[in-house]
Amino acid sequence: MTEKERLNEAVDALCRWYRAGHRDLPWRRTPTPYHVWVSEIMLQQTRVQAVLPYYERFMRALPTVQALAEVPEEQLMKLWEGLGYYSRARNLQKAARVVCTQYGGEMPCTRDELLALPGIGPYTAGAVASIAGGQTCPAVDGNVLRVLSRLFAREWDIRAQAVKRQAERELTAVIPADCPGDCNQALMELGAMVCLPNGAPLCDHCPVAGLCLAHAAGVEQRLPVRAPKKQRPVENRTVVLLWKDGRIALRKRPNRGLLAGLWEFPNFLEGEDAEKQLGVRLMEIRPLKRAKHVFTHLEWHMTGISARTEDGGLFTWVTPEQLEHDIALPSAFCAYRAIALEQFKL
DNA sequence: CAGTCGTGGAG
DNA sequence: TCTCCAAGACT
Repeated sequence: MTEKERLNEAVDALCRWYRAGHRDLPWRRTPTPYHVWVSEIMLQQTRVQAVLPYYERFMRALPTVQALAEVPEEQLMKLWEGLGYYSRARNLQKAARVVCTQYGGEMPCTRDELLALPGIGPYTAGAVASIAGGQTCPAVDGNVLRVLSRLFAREWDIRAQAVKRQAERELTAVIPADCPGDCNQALMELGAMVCLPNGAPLCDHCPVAGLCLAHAAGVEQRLPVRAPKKQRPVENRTVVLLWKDGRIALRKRPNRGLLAGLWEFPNFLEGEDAEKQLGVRLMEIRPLKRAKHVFTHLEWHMTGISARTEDGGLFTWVTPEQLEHDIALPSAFCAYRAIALEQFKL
């Protein structure tokens, strides 16, 4: 059996398996281009379970492309708060504005048109075009690469871009024209529910176990292969809860880079002089507990201080109510936000 | 290509 | 506590 024949049979069986039953997810109920698009952006590098409450809230607040195009940035970021990779939200709105100006508010449905929109890459373009547009094109994500790695018992490095492009080429040749969306979702559903990562595939429940070369060879637990990770550098930072007249100091992060454009408590590399860094005189300085936050490529080991000042500095002074309900604060600071809200109650 | 860009749940 | 890493895109 050639690899193409194997893939063809697998895709066929997976489509039948998917149609026979799959998870009831909110974006699958009314798979409009807008619904599929927003869900796919949220799902990038993010688990379904984490996305669910965000998706429901987002669609209640912004039910149309027009609403997304026009929503104030602060409100948009508050809707995204805690989901991470915040440029996804900014690109979502940029793209919505393009859709409103270039497409009369109607989401495009072809892969090429979608690829031209900010934040939409090969995977998302393929997913929206096939699921909402019925276009015969692949949508290759981590699930699909894992499934293919095992089906063919390939030891390719699934982080390599060339591998992803090869998978797209191979799938393009076998995606059924009458149900491309089901086919792509079937591959992902299998990866999410059966062909699990971390060496724990449920081959007993797999509809294509009989076609799987890794299963036949008994090597499914050690596939797929990934390039080795590199270790994260650590930054030691001091986070400051700075109070003045019942309000607390915040500042806006730069528009590029880590946590771009989000709010933060004033903070600086440990060892620097606090008054010099903040540009204000501090009174009643008290130490706070330590906290750690792990980013993908960086770790913050934080220690905190609380203090009072009578100077203005270059900060935005907000009430605890605003801090809780209006300000989009990244999760990295959530331990100190909790402390701030607690301090205010006292 | 390789680095950047978040978060939280599971084991 | 520690490690892994999820429906990726951008530079």
